[in-house]
Amino acid sequence: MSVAASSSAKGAVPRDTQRIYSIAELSREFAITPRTIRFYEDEGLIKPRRQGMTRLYSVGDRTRLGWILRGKRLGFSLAEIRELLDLYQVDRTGVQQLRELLRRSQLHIADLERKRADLDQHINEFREVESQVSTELRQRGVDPEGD
Amino acid sequence: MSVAASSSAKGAVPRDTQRIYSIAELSREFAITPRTIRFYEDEGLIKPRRQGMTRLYSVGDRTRLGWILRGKRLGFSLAEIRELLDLYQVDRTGVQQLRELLRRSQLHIADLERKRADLDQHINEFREVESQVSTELRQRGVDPEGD
DNA sequence: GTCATAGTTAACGTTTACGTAAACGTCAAT
DNA sequence: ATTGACGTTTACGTAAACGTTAACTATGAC
Repeated sequence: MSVAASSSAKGAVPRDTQRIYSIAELSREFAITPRTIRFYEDEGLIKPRRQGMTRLYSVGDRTRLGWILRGKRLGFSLAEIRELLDLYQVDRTGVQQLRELLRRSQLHIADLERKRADLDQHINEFREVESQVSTELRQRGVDPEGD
Repeated sequence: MSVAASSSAKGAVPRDTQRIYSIAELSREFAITPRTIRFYEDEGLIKPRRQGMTRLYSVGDRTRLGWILRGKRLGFSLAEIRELLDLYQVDRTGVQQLRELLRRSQLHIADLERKRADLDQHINEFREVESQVSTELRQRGVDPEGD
């Protein structure tokens, strides 16, 4: 089960595994332009089937696209995202490959945890601002919740 | 106490509040080039004192720079970071200003929490890969910890 | 004095991540 | 048969975030 194709975790109903999507459909769903999706293909991030010239996206392609966009939201470049995706398509038969995969996964996890520490700190600072401002407003007899 | 100048939280010793830094010093400490620091100044993100032409950075400037870089690591654009920084320099005397500050803080916090949910999900996926690969290696009689 | 070191501005170059036409094919509906 | 909605490729444009020279200045060491 690859990272970018695990929608049958147990609760996420795969509705119709055979379902295919048009580029317009996906661009609407994810609120991006078709241009962006084609660009990701040029960059080797997704490889939809073709029916003649027209691109046909599978459920897996859709999941993969969602994964890419989440990576973007987290601040990863497309190059980094490609690396991460590639990471899980490598041959997992050999012990050497498995060790390498494990090593790189651990490195990536460490990186992510640093990022989470940053994020938590950032959030806490803003929470503090929020509470201070709320307090200040209450002291002035204003209800912070009102409009 | 502004967001980008709170290093005396209680434990973080302000060493020398009067300390000043050169651009080279800061670029070394944060592992960025002087060009980057000057660029941030052009973009209005930091405003160091000048002694003639030479820039002199205060402890506050240094803290602020660190804050900017953390923002970058979290995937914010410089424009967004500037907005966030500006947010805390606005006049906090009027009730109207305070309400607006509160509102925007809450919006930002909500955004950050979405990001954290993304990040947690991302981390969990990679942890699962890690554990699966470890298991696979053990089944093959290999110690995942060894070199 | 001049040499090295560290600072400056100015301006053009580069990479990333798309946007924006232009010019065309396909098919269903009017 | 043409209009419209959707798809395609090719290619140039652009904003963001710096990198990279170039040319100059100031300062302390020798």
